[in-house]
Amino acid sequence: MSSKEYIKGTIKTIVLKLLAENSRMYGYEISQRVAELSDQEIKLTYGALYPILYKLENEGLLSTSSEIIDNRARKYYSLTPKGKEIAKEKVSELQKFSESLKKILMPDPQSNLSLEIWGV
Amino acid sequence: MSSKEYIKGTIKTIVLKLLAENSRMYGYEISQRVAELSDQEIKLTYGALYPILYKLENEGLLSTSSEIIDNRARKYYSLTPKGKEIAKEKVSELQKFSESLKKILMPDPQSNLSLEIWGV
DNA sequence: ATTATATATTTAAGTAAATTAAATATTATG
DNA sequence: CATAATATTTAATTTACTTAAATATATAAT
Repeated sequence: MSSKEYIKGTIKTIVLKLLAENSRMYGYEISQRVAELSDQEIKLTYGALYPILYKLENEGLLSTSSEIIDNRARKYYSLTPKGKEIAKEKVSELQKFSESLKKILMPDPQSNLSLEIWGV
Repeated sequence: MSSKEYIKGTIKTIVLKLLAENSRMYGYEISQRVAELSDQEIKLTYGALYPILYKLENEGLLSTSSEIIDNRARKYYSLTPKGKEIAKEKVSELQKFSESLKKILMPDPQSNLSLEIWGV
């Protein structure tokens, strides 16, 4: 992925967003879902994902329940009421940031960069 | 700014993008322009901006020329040919990332979050 | 049999990137 | 005279992420 450097700061919000739409998910599942939704563009590394899950649990935003599925341990995460609140805030903030970024990255019709795009 | 945490990783690309559209800019000007273009949403701190400018210069992506304007030192930065290439790449990568992010953040029509938005 | 791939979690060490904050200096405004 | 605005520099700290290795089971391929 070339997008690797841009994920910084967004992982927590992405996790909260997915959990806002799925009553419970486990770490591995979250990572797969992000890859799927982004057409393999965005991949959460486990070294980043799991520590964030623990942190969110410690902050009271997530609750967990461990189960054994097919002899394998699986730890499900769910949003707490507080987590639902924060998820809404964070997602809306990130959407706003994304819009602002778009304004900056929009091709300026005066520039050489955008003239090239139009083949001029 | 609430968007503070999301800027991580994007500053270098933002700087390259502005310099791709303006033949020369100085640090302070870049910071003001970003704030202006983003309606004050995105603010580059100087502690982040200037070290990135030095780094880009060291990597051969920027060239500089210092001038004294109104008795104040001012250091102009311009893209080198290599800088122009990299700017194109980086901007396109960030746009791609932004699109992927949008897919993930898009309200899932099945979710409680989006039902709430629609007042259901 | 055994090798590889997929599932699933944990965590330590190292690095990179940004925040915060202070220093410096001039001009313009109230 | 104080404050705000312009303009750059840089050190100390903090945070966040990458890389990598460890652990364990199931399934598919050779």
